Amino acid sequence: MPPTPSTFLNGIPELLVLRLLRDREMYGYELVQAIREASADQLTFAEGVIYPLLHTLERDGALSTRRQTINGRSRVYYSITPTGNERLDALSAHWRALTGAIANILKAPHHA
Amino acid sequence: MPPTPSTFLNGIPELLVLRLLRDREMYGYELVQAIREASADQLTFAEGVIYPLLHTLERDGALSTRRQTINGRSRVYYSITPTGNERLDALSAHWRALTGAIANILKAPHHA
DNA sequence: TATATATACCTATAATCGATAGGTATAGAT
DNA sequence: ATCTATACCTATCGATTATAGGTATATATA
Repeated sequence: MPPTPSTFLNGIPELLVLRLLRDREMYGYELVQAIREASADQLTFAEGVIYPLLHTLERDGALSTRRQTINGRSRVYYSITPTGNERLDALSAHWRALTGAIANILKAPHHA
Repeated sequence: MPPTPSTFLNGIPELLVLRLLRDREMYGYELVQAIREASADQLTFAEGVIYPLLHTLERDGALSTRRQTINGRSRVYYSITPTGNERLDALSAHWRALTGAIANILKAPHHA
């Protein structure tokens, strides 16, 4: 049986959302596409993943929101907060440590 | 709230077990410690994670087993099968593609 | 001798989180 | 008039790691 669709993806939506919002504020629908485009279609998280995540991050104080109506459509813009930046730094460091350790194991010819 | 203990770890136990067994056969208890040691304590998966995983991989034909009693203690040695090697190759390729895409996004100054 | 630790196996349950499949509503294109 | 794109939302499923148990033998220690 094949690997499940979410293999290796635990925590990735949060990492990417925080990373993208570090550059500029974005709204949910925009983030869904930005992740897909920034990864050349290698990573596609649907709205059912991103929206609940944004709500949780806002509830945790990592993001703040601003509502705006454009062309009759309502948008919710998300901005990263200082708390969110700290979280991004922590997640990034954790990510680098883990991927570094795993890369070592994958490429090592032997494991003393 | 802090990241959960399993952040970024989905699929990693399977990847590492297959990778370690590619070098030589090992038994479950040995694998638990080998993963911890090979990662310099950065990755620690308890027996409650590794044993059920080994059973699943064996059931899927990715691993084969050999029972042996040593010093009055019973061991179950696991060896990787051709199916398991194919699975390892697929997982490794998937892992490299994902981590590559994520590394790009993390380090990019802007996302056109 | 008795006890604690290490070895070696196992399972059951909880908690998290991505995947999927819905649903509402407006704008614009066919 | 219909379909697609935009833009938001929630509910439920499934897979997987985390945790906490449980059994049993060998060995080291008090």
